Amino acid sequence: MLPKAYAPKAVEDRIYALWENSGAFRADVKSTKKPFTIAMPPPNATGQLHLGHAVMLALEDIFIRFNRMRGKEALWIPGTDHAAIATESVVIKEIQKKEKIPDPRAKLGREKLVQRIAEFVEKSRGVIRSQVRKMGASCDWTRERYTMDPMLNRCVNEVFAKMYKDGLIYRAERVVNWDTALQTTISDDEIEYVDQEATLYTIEYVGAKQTGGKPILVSTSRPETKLGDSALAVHPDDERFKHLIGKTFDVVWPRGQTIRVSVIADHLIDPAFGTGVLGLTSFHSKIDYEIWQRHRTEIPSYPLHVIGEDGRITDQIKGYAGMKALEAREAFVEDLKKEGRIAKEEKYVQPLSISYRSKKPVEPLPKLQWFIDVNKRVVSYRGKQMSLREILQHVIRAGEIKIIPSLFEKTYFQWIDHLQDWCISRQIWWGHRVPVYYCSTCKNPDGTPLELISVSTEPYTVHELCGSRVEQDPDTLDTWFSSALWTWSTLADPSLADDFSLSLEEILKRSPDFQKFHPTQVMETGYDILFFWVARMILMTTYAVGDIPFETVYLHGLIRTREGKKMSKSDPETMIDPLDIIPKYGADALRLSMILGQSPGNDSRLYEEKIAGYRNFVNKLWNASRFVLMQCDEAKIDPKTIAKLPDSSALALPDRAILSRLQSIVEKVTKGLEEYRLSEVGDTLYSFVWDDFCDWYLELSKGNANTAVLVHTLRKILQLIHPYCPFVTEELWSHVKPADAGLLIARPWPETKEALRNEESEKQFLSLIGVIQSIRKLRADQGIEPAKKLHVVLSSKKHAKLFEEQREHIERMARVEKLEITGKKVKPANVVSAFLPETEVYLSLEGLIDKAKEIERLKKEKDQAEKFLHAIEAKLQDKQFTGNAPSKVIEMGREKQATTKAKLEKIEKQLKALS
RNA sequence: GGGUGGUUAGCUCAGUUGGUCUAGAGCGACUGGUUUACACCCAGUAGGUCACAGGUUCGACUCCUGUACCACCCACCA
Repeated sequence: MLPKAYAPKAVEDRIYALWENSGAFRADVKSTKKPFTIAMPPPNATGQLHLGHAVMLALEDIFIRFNRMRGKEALWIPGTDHAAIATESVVIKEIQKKEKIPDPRAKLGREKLVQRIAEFVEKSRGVIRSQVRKMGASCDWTRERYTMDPMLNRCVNEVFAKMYKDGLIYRAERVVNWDTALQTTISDDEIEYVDQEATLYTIEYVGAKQTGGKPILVSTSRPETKLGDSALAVHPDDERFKHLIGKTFDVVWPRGQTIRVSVIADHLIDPAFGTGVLGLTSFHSKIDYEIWQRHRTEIPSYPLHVIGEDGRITDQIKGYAGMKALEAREAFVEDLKKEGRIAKEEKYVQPLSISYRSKKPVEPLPKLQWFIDVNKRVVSYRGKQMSLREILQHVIRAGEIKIIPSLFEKTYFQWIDHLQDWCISRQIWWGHRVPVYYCSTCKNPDGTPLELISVSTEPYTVHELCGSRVEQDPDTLDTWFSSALWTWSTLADPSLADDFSLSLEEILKRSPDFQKFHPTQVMETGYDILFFWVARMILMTTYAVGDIPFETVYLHGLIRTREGKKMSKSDPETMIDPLDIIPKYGADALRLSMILGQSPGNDSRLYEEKIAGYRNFVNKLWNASRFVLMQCDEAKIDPKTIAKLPDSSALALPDRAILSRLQSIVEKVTKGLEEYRLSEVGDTLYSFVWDDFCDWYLELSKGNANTAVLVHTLRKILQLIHPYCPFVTEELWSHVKPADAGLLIARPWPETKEALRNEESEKQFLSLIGVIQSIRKLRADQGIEPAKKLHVVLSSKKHAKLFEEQREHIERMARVEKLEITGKKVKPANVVSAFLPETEVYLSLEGLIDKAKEIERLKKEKDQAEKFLHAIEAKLQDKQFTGNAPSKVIEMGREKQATTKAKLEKIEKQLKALS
């Protein structure tokens, strides 16, 4: 016998082991079944499983389990990401704190530090693995991958080499986003903007004496950067400054810094902003750098580097060198004030760029970096020459990839429109090292060291042509470069990683998994990494493999706190840790609470009561199964032996009705899951189980259960809910499954049986329910205690026979002692009444009726009915309506009119009788 | 500055191409109930002019326009 309440803790780990040992998670590459593949978004190898992962795992597990049961060869590849910057900074901080080493990079050196990080990651990955299991994720652990695996590393190198050869990867000096805290560049997408109150200073840049007229004023929010200017820019048509264009001035700043600036004209300058003159800070602003590049020949003096990588003023700047940028700003402004050169100070709100990683301000600095060109039209995709940007647009426009919810397509296109070349090199040590080597003697025509590419992981030290030493580029690649290959680098045969005689194309050709399982079917992830990751997978995969990485993108929303705030580590009170929840409520309940009542792309709130609510549902399912088993025991029938349903003519009404209803549910659930409408399907199952199955069917079955139908229906329910609640359903399945059936996870998906559909029975069932409900309601309205037995008269021409057949049910469920059923009109006195379509219900209590209460209730009901009738009649009399509305709608209106009219008449009659 | 989404019962949210919606669910509230599947339960009740203002339509929670408030994303006005 099953225990009274479901205890997930006692079940889940055992069931998971059962699944895993059964081989059910493993996909067979030789199978002839159609593939269904998901590449699991790899959690960062640093951390702990959080709700973001939990919702991802729950959704993907539902997709996978459903498709596995439907007969697809389902493959779900798990893995972890080395998470370059995030991991390196975590480990460095740990070393700083625990070992009191202020600069671990300097102290340990590259090799040792990388070793330390690798050790840390190895530990962390083990934690992640066990946490993924706790959620019930049915992924193929035999194919687990890690972004730093040799094969994945090989893929990174191969793609880099290919792009380099195609001229899509290039090295150039550009103003990039420099994270002064982490000492590395970051990409444009890794920048966040925070509104900040700033001061716009208007500085007297060039005195009136020098111009021979008015002084030149410049507005800036970063005065300190002006210390290294080499030009002033104005709009070419700005009459105020036309006479200055082409002139050169010497500017002496406080503390002795002297610069020579030339006045240039550029269309980008907005004459209306500030003074209309821009101090061109070439090295500390992307736009200034661009303008400088355009006008370099007109600007004789070379701009200065004002701020260094450490965020301090460089020693090129007299008087302020060594100060932090902000300190220098204050000092400089103070000095200018003393000289009377601050003409204006205005407060305004300015978006400040901060690093997504370190949350510290980003310093734009000119640096020699590696970039991916998104505009060069050298990529052949589906037989057409396109740029990477164009392919990104094409695959969505052409419908090769579908995004759910579709409104994110708009965001996606907008992002592409703004897309600039992607800076892929990072100045950190943890990650895939740029596979470029520089020859110490050979030079390019422009004098830069000769670049040599090597995809091999073996040491490459000597240039084979000249015999000189070669040195590898010290930088590593953006994490997203390797994760962009994830859908297919994980499918490449790992045993080929060291065979350098093979090209990437050949490797893929010889990788059975890739041939069978790529492209993948769904990419499911949070909308917050649509640009970081999803778009980049599309970009890199279409380029490298010539095909899409996935057919459908399903984006889930963020899980927020009860108050709608983001959960954050810094505020542990608000955090819900899946690992606390699972032992308490079970993984199934957690899964339901994150999926039901949500829609893709929208954030949702999660809190304990919600989870408890779904725990209750899981428990309900548990107890319904207990009930079924008890019925079977009574009948001395083993549920495991029940194989066939009796002929439908031999079935009672509730049996026919529930079987019929089940068919619609199977159909609805199947279709809904095919279309990724998980929340809706979940709700459907929830109410089918609780309302239809438990509250009505099981209750009606008490005492006269048809065990075959009970067991059949329960089995189907367990199958249908299994993708949502794998643990509890698998456990229950073991008690009710057919004798020859294996695990539920491997069970085929239920199919609809048209022969079991029976609309008439469902309608009759509803009439029966209606009668029981209305008797219960009358009793409650009258305040009659439940123990009190009732005398009820049912009058229904249409249903008299039906009610007679179901007499026992009505008597028991509504607690009726004396039940009269008649097909004739009746005129009982001293009763309370309810009027259903085709049926009148009278409850008599011999003088106990509270007349006033009943009259009041009837009047209220009459009011309502009258209002409704008026509305409907007005509609039906409106020729516009009858002329335009479809006949179905009109017919429905007529029906409603008739039933309401009939009801109203009865209410009136009853009112008269009472008064 | 550009864009997107939201605004439906006290709370959290569903509502599929406009008409079986006289707008639903869960939680909470209230009334009553220990009838051996389940108190992690059962029976029942109350509670909404679907943010606001216009428009389209025979008909709008659903489509269009505008307003307000709340989120979010993007952005090289120094």
